[in-house]
Order: sequence, then structure tokens, then C-alpha cells
Amino acid sequence: MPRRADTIPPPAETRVSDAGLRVFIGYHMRRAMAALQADLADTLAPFGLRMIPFSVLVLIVDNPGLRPSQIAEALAIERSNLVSLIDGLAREGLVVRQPVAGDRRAHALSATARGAALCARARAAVAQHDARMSAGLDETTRTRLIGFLNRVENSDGRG
Amino acid sequence: MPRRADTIPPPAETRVSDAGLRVFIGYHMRRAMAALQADLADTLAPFGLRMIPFSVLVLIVDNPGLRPSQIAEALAIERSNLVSLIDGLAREGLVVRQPVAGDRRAHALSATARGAALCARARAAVAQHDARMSAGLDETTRTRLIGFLNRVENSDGRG
DNA sequence: CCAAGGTAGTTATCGGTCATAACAGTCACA
DNA sequence: TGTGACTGTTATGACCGATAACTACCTTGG
Repeated sequence: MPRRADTIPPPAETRVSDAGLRVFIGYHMRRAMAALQADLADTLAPFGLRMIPFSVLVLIVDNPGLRPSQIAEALAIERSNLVSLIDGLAREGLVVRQPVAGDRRAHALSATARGAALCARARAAVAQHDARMSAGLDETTRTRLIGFLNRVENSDGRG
Repeated sequence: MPRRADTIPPPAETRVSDAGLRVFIGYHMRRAMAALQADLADTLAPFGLRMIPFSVLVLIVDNPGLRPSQIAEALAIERSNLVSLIDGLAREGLVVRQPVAGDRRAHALSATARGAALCARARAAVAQHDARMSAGLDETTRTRLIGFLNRVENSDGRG
């Protein structure tokens, strides 16, 4: 028998269940990643950095003379999205673009002293953040976890 | 000794190293998550769904009469972002909003027959996708991995 | 040498995700 | 009764990611 109009009786204290999604590892990964990213954002905020710019800065510091297209390939980012990213780092005086001797198209990226210093401090903070996140993870489990993540990462396209 | 102008010598076949980022579990998670999300997007595309709308649909199917604010809380999404999400599902005829008897503010969400059917098929496809992603993951490692992900997820704010 | 095709960086633009602020209608309760 | 809280909603903006097209430049084959 239809209730008056199309109203629905109030749910009797029903607790919402996401069990149908919890069966998927991807769901757990997504939730964990969201929490991790929020924590990382808080960690990097004092340095005026966000996740991606931090990654780019580390790459430049660790690989002086790097070119944008190489960063794009390493981080799986489109080249076009790198320009504003590098613009931002350059605006802050953290990195500089220099011409390359043999190729007038390319830009060699390197960190300034200020960029290197900031990167070192941010790197230490992120290391603490990462250790906090993976606290209570014994070495073998950690290794196995990274192995799993690498396998997922490299299952390009189809499996 | 400064080189002519400010040019930089071409890098001698330098391979770019992201070792400075590989030390972080978060970096591996981010890369794995990106690959997983791309694969999941391909999996859901035939059903006209993306990751978030799929999650919302599953929640509605599994919890008939659910209200938007409950979905927001369950999925850690802002309420305001749910409206266009539900609009989309409703436009496709997958879910309907019905008034709730006792509370004229609330909307009870439930799936249509079409929505339930689509959800079942999409759920099966996602199950295959998830199994593919976690292939070669024995049960104890899988359990331990999920435990780790849950710990990360629940390390709200600071640790 | 020179024309054709590829590469590096850039611009413009779009879609998707997420957050915030503000608002109207409604409910609950002192 | 009226104050405060809650629901769904609108509008808006930041960030991330992808695509297409352009300029400047390099490289290669004829």
C-alpha cells in the first residue's frame, strides 16, 4: 500500500554501510591516500609548497640541469602542466631556467641556494611525515607493500 | 670559471633519478593510485560512470533511503559537492530523490531498477578490476595491507 | 644545402575534484 | 516563541590533469 504522497518513512537509526566498497583495495587506497595527502599538505604548507611542486623541486635539486620534459616523464605529468609549476618555483626564487649550450630549445633547470635550502628543510619535514604515516610498519612488510605498489603502478593500461 | 654567457653544458646522457622521492611511501602510493585510477576509469567508462559517482551509486543501492549528508560523511565529501553528483545520477535515471515523512528538509535517495541493474554490472566489473590490481597478493599480505591503509586513513590530522 | 618531420617549451582551454561562504527552509528545544 | 542547528542548495575559486595548437629549433634524407 503506497504511503501518502511519495514520502518515505524515516530510517530507523540506520547506520550507513560502505561495506560494498570496503571489499575493494582501491577504495581503501583512495581513502588512505586522501588522508595522507591532507597530512602532507599540512606538512608542506609552512614551506609554501604543495605536493607536486615539492616533487618537482626535489627532482631538480637531485638532478641539476634537468629539463622540463624529463620531469614530465619522471612524474607522469604532461609537459604543458609543468610550465606554470616551474613558473611558480621560479617566481619564488627557488629554481632558475638556463639555456643549454647545444640545444636552444631546451631549458636547464637548477635550484638556487635558497631553493636547495628550502628543499632540504621540506625534505626533512616530509621524511618525518612519511615516518609518522608508516609508523608500526616492520621492514619486511614495508618492503612487500612497496613491491605491491610498484606492481600496481606498472600494470599500465590493462593487466 | 663561468662559461660563455649563462649557458649550461648538455647533460652527458644523464638518467633522471627520482630516488629522492622513492624513499617515501607516499610517493609510491601516489603513483600506484594514479595507475589504479586510470584503470578504474577505463573499467567504469562503458557504464557511463566515474570513480566517485560509482561510489555514490553503490552506497545508495546498499543503503536505500540514504540522505545526501550521510553520503558526504561516509565518503568524506563536502555536502555541496554532492548535489551535482546526485543530479548526474538522477539525470541518468539511476537514482531518485524522495521526500522524507518526518523531515521536510531531507531527501531520501534510492536507486531505480535501472540504477540497481547498472550498479550490479559495474560492481562486477570493478571487482574484476580490483582483483587484477591485487593479483598475486596472498590473503595474509592483503589483510595486512588493508590494515595499514586503514591506519593511515585514521591518522586524522596529526599523528 | 634544403625541405620535411620531429622535439622542447609554451599558450589556451576544458573537465573533474575539492573546499569555502552564504542562503532559505526546516527542525528542535529551552 | 525564538534562537540555534541542520539540510540541501548555489556560487565561486583553487588545484590537478589532459588536449590541441603554436613557435622556435633540431635533425635527417634527398
